[in-house]
Amino acid sequence: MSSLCKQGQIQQAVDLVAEMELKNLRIGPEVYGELLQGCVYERALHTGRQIHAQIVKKGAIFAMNEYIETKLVIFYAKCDNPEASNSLFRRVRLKNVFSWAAVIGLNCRKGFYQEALLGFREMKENGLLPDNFVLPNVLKACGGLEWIRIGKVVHGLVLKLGCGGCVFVASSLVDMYGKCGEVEDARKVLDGMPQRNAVAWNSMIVGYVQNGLNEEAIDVFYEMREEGVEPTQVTISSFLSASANLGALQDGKQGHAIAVICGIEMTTNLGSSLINFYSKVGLIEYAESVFSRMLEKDVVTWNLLISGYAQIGEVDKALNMCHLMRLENLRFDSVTLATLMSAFADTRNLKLGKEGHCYCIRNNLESDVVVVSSIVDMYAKCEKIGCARRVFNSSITKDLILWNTMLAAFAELGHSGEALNLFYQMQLESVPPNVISWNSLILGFLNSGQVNEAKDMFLQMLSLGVQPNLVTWTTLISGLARSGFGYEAILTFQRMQEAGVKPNVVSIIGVLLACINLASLQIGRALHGYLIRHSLYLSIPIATSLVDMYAKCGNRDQAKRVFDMIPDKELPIYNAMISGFALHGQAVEALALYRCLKEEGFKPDNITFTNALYACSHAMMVSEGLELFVDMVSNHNINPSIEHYGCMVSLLSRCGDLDEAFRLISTMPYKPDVQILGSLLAACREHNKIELEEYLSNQLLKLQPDNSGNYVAMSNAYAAAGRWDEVKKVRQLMKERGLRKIPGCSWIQVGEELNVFVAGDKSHPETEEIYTTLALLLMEMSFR
DNA sequence: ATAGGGTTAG
Repeated sequence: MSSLCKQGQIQQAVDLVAEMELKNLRIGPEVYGELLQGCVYERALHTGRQIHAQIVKKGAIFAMNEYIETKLVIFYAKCDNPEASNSLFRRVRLKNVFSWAAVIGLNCRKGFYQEALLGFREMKENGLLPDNFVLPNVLKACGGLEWIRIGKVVHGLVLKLGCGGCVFVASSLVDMYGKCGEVEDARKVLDGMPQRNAVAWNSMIVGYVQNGLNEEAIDVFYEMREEGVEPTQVTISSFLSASANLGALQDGKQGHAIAVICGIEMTTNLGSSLINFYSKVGLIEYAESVFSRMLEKDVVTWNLLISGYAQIGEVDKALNMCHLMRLENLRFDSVTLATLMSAFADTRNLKLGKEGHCYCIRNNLESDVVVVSSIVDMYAKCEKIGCARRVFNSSITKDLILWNTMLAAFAELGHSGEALNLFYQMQLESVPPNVISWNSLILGFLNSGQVNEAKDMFLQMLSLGVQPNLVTWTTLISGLARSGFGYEAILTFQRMQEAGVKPNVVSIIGVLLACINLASLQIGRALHGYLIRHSLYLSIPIATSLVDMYAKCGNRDQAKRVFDMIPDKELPIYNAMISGFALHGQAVEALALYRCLKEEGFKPDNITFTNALYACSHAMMVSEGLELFVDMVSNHNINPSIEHYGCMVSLLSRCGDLDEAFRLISTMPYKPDVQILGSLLAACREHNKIELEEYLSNQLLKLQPDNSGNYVAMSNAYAAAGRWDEVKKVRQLMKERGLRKIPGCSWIQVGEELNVFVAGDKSHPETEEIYTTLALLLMEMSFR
């Protein structure tokens, strides 16, 4: 009977005992104990219950036997039946270490860590000392709750009891410290272990990965190899996770090879880790091949491939995988939807985004904050801020990332007041902001032109001890540059380097933008030199910014040289060069390049058309401009933006065809903005339309410019019309809003402003001041 | 005793 129990043939054992009973043989309590143990091995809940019933029938001598009572508690606990286990346990008079271990272990497995620790306390209060079986569970509970203080007390107890030498206990200590974020203590425990098995090493690797210390995880993996400990699935899985997070191609590939060499079984878990690794390092074909060779796949496996496709913008493939997943009778979970929503956000696909949102509502996935964040972000990126806000408000739980998502949405739009409210609100609701929250808040002010407020927030952030990161610096640099504070942007770039932060692509682009705003060819050249000296690869985004910088700072030849140097051009660099030609009044070259990019197989976008139309406007090429406009609408299906209309209005009014310009304005689906009214006004005096000038002048003053560029356009328009009082008013308004007097001027803008003011009333004090500043600027850039 | 996937900022 004993051997039957141990061999896992519990039913035969039960039958044998029944036969013995029929023959009236004496059966002691220990027999039932063994039967129950057999049920524990096989997790045979049903059989065990029948045995329990027989025990009860045999009366108190059996049912109240300490050994049997303990076995019953253990049996129900191991079969994950907390109700039965707990109620029996409460009735046990003599609670021993074994039954305590079973109950604590059950609570642990069920994730009831607080209950597990309460049990542990009660056990100690009853004078029982924990053993090697209880301690790992207690430590797991501490780790799960991240209760480091209790964890340390238990560590002390481990040492006092002399259990430190047990690999189970020591491994659990490593795991506990890792889960509590104390990786150094985990490492100390690992180093102090006389012998380390795979679990101990694995716990350390996992600890590092879970705390974002991926390099350390990789180092520990190689240490483990040097010690000759065979890796397990857990080892490889976690190692691949670290490699994926770092994009460490060689390490991850080696991990795959080691798994094959060591003959590690390809489980769903391991396969999923491989798919994750390969898709994160951009080898989606490898991920696909692992996927196709996996025999069993679960939701995680499918989600990973879907996420792989989503990350490279292959939304159709991702959706196709979803379809296939459904055919396999697997249900989408919150991870599937969060991944999809993020892809819809990136591709600005409102239609699919809404469908996804509906799916979440129907399937109760909106209870997951991560899903809510992805929905809010999708609506925000699709320019539906109202929907984003409603979804945000309706979420019961709000974590830091959800707050940050909403904050970023307002920041993007420059709704700095709303962003600030949210920033206070989150703190009232006990969610402390992190560096990302601060960055968004600063961006919100910069995007609304409130430069002083942005700088103030940066100082507040520093004084509260929040460390600015690379994004903070680049937000400031490009924000200052865009707001016309080019000089401060460059100073910030220097401060960033002094703070020990190395410039990256985004910061270089930002500081080149600052050169454009200062019209400083000198600093721009210096930066170009810096890039060459540090042998920074001229990536297409940087080359595009360089072309833009040279063109806008007045060196069109150098712009063309950089442009010609780049082998595999993309549309943005063509756009920058076209804009460069347009700025220099070289409409013929601009249009030639436009035809060239079409021949190269590129599809011109709305920016291409804005620049090409701008070129036509400058050169007063009416028929070419109209042709482009028609081409854009009918052949390229581009909805003309207000900028496109602006170029056309400017072109028509410069050519004196104000009637046609007005006709166009009356048909466009936008309210005329500063640029449009400005270009009409600028043309009035030259074409002798005094009444119209009066009317436009009043209309223009009613508009509230939302950025410094529009203020400049407004002041230029008034200047061109010779209306100096209005110029003064606009400049005063700018002063009140803390905006720069000469904001965002490129070389061409400087030239334009200069011409305007030279042609105007030089005796006007405002004019004099501006003239001097401009002249200095022009000298600085060695204007010929 | 240890393991795989998703959301936010320039």
